Order: sequence, then C-alpha cells, then structure tokens
Amino acid sequence: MAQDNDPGGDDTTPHAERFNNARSAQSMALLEDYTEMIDELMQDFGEARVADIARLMGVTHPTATKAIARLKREGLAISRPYRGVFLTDKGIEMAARVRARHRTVVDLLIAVGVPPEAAEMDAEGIEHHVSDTTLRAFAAFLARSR
Amino acid sequence: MAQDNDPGGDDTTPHAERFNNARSAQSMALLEDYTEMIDELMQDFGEARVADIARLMGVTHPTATKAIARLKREGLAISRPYRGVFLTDKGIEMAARVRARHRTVVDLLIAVGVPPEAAEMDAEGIEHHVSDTTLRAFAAFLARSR
DNA sequence: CGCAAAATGAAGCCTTGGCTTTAAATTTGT
DNA sequence: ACAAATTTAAAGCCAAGGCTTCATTTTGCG
Repeated sequence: MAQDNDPGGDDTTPHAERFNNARSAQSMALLEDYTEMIDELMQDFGEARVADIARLMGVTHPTATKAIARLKREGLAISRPYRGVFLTDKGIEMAARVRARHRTVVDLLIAVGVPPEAAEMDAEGIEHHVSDTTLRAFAAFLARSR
Repeated sequence: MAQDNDPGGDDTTPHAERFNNARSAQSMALLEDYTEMIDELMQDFGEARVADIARLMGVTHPTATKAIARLKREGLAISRPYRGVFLTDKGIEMAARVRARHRTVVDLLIAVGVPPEAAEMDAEGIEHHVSDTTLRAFAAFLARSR
C-alpha cells in the first residue's frame, strides 16, 4: 500500500491529484447534463422551455434558470425571455460529445453483463468521470466483442 | 411547436429520477473518500492526523476538519483534539466496502483494456456511482474472464 | 525548563446548486 | 380586448465544500 514511510514526505501526492480531478469533473457534470437535455428537447419538440427542462431534470424552475444562466456564462447557450433556450454551436458540439459518450458507457456496461436498467441508471453518474483514454478503451472493447 | 408528443405529459420522468440518484450518490462520495483515506492512514501509519488527511486529499486543513466534522456527525468517526481521527465500527465497515468496490472497479476497467494509470484515475470518480447490481455484474465478469 | 515551530481548531467569506415565495411579463381564451 | 392562466424572473434562504486568517494547544529541542 504505502511506498513511503513518512506521511509528511511528499509535496504533491497522486491521491490528491486524483481527488481534485474527480472534483473538477463533478463541476462539469451539471453543464453537460443540462446541455444534453436541451439538445434532446430541441430535437424532440423543436424547443426547450425552462419549465420542461426543470421538470425533466427533476428540479424547480428557479434552479433550472440558475443553471441556464451558468450555461450562458460559459457560452454554451443563449435564451430569449419567453422564447426558450437555444444551444450555441459550442453547446451543440458538447451535447453531441456527451450523448456519444453516454451511449458508449451504457453499451460497455451492458456488454460486461450489467442489466440494462441498472446500466442506464449508473451511466448517468459514471459518464462524467470517464476520460478520453478510458472512453477509447471502451469503444475498442465494444468493437472487439461484437 | 411540438409535433406528436407533448413534453408536459408526464408527472415523474425517469430522467429526473436518474439525475436525482446521481446527485445523492455524489453527496456520499466525500464521506466515502475521507473514510477510506483515514482507514488507509491507520493501517499504514497507525494514526490519521488532520494535516496528513488534508494533504493526501488535496485540500487545506480547515476543509479537512469540516469534512471530519461531518464524518463525526454521521457516526463514522470520532476524534480527540490534537490526537488524530479514528473510525467507528461503522466507519471501518464502510471503508472495507469502499475499498473492495474500488478494487473491483479498477480491475474491471483494466480487464476491458483501460491502461492501469487511467483506470486508477477514473475509478476515483466512477466508483461512487456504481450500484450494487452493477458491482455484482463487474465481479461476475471478472470471475468469468479469469 | 522554556519557548518557538508545528499542528489543530475557530471564525468568517465565497461559490454552487438546491429550495420557497413573490412579482412581473407574456400568452391564451372568451 | 381584456382578464385569467401560465411562464419567467427576482430575491432571499439553506447546506456543502472550498478558501484565508487568526488563535490556541502540543511538541520538540536547545
């Protein structure tokens, strides 16, 4: 376990780096989830209203509004009052990426024997922590086992 | 506007449930990480000091202290001022469970072709979102492919 | 032994992401 | 055309999880 006998020895531990990584991934999860949701609503209904976004995300409207404000701050979306929310090109690109990743994660889980419902459920949390390297490995595994 | 399906139809969406699930999993991640870290320090050095916990977690001491306060509130740990932190039986049990799950996740990732380093990194974030069902599927897959 | 350095704790601030309540604006229906 | 209903926005609260700064307690060493 320990390669070092003195806990006070190191300056930057690999542990710390990993935890900080996981934390920052978490901060992007919300952006990704809302972006994906808006994209989905646009495709399915031609518009994304705050009320629908809120309901589908399982939060109240003010919470959704606040999240959308952050999306706008990050240049992922724009919104015209009473006209719904629209993704920018950057937002659309992110939505596509997130959606592809989600599908790959679900497929991988199913491929290793996870029941589809559980796969769908867990993927929602897992996907945000899957790095590009891991995602490529997943895709390769799926291609191989098909 | 909308074509055939109306977004206002449902009352509780499966989406919302999944997101809320992921959110609550997230709230337990911190507890699990600190518990695991304390257990590790106890095993390796016989004591878990706030300063070491903080450094290994990649946060400042006050942040670690606050997290430890939450652990105590949840009955997972106790601490004597200036004497370090100790896990309760409940905390030890959680640490064991978390550690086993972590190992399984890393092994699964490696088994499907993720480079060990990336597996270790991503597992830190992924593990908290792996349900019991999924964990069992992982274990079964590993047993099978060995 | 005494005192400085190190470890710990306390207090206060920030941001995020939830919530409720209240108010304003727009749509809609008669 | 206007009142009612719906949608959106605004304001303020809360807890979590970061941070800095400052006070206190231990500890180690000359």
